[in-house]
Amino acid sequence: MLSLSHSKRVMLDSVTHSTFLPNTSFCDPLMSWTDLFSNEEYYPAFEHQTGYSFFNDTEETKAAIKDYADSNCLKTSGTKSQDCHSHSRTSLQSSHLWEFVRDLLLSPEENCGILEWEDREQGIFRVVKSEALAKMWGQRKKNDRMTYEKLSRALRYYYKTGILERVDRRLVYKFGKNAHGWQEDKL
DNA sequence: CTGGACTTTCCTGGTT
DNA sequence: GAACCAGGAAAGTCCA
Repeated sequence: MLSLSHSKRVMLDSVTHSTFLPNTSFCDPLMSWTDLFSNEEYYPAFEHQTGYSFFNDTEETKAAIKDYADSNCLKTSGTKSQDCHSHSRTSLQSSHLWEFVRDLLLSPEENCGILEWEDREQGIFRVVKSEALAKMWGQRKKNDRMTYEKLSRALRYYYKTGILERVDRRLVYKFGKNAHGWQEDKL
């Protein structure tokens, strides 16, 4: 009982097999997984309102994930230096929403099942935990009033610029012609 | 200081 | 009825 759900297990395991993630979270202690969930400063109001509810899981699961993430991040961070070169300044620090979403999609550690690829090749993805996504985006922008309603409005503006393309399904989006950096073979 | 890009906030109305 | 989706409108934030 109380073990990780299948999907979560898969998600976590995928970290081990990950072939990309060259320079995202590990290079950015500013917003690493552990920062996000162990540092109270980052979750002031959030802590009181919904706690970690966006994981909609048990305390056990939460702890398990954290342990896994901690060990994994720490372990990996030891070899990070060589990965943090050149232009890779963006990562999860990028100021643009679509880049934030993209990078979250490309890093399972930070993702935590919030976003999921629907069709990797076509760049179609689904927002699994809308509330959690909004919270994270809010963290990034230091805005604790962010909601999925507002975040999605911003995403809708991307249809106009070709960053995203419309998909006629709830919580599903698709990267458009003008979005870059998400293709598997171009990473 | 100014203008533009990119949201953020709010809202009305429609859909699942 | 809750959670989304569509966009218009207007205000706010950055940055060149």
